[in-house]
Amino acid sequence: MPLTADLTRTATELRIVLGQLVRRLRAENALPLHHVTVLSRLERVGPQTTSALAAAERMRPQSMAHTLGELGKEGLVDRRPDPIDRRQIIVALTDAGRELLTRERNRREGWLTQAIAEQLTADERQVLVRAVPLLRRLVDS
Amino acid sequence: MPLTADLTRTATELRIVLGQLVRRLRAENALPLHHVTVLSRLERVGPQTTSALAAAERMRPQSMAHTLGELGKEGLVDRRPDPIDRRQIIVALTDAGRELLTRERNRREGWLTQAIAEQLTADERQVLVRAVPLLRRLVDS
DNA sequence: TATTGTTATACTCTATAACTATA
DNA sequence: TATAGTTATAGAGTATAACAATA
Repeated sequence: MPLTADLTRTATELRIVLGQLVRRLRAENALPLHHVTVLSRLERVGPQTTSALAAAERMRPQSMAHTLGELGKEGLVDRRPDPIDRRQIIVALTDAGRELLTRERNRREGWLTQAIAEQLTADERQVLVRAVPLLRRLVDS
Repeated sequence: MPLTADLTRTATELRIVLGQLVRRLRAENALPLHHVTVLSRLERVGPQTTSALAAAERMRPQSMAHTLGELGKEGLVDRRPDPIDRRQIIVALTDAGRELLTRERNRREGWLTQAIAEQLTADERQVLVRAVPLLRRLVDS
């Protein structure tokens, strides 16, 4: 019984601090947060279909299509049909997208990286590193 | 040098999983997430001014006023001027708000609490418990 | 004049429903 | 018919600017 009570409290505190972190990240802005998310995934994993991107972000394909539409209009991604199955659209970073991502990373992700470096001790950073895959497991549950 | 690279990677992974968690929380919905946030703070801390609520959530007072307007229209919070300084508005939970919060907690926060209970070992839960105040420190930095 | 709060407006982010095109 | 994608629409969530009221 006290276990459950503690867990509920942890859940509440986690939810609250998540919201605050997202707002903080947005404030350290320049680019919309979901744009950076998609661009950086394309950089790490390479060209992807709309569906694959949506699944990776746990987002509806329609939402991802909308985001990709915005990125395409800005010339940051390039979309072309898969030559084999022309229903599928392969999304890839353009040079402009790659450049922007690099510049942007030095700002926004810069803030979070810097905060982790400056505000936490080495031991505390280890706690954070171990916590991230646990959060991922919660998302996937 | 490898330290900074690792930190950047941790920051990126953290940002990504944050977004996913927020979407998941929203999906386990019923109530808008920011409504729950404000209601549960009022329950924990008691009646508050608009400014105090905004500061606590690291949000603009205007945004908080907007949220409070919605909550007020739904009869979940009660707003009345401070008798001493009538510029200040004291916001308090109504009975309806308190009831709704209890019902809601059994759903949404229910999901997160349950996921923490079922998906994590006792040791892993401890990592999470220790990580939350670290995240808070990052927000405040 | 300074502080507290609100309203108007717009932008970010995501979802549902309805549609098109290819398989 | 099933699958991949998009468009239209709406709602959640937050910010900036302009304003009103009280101190």
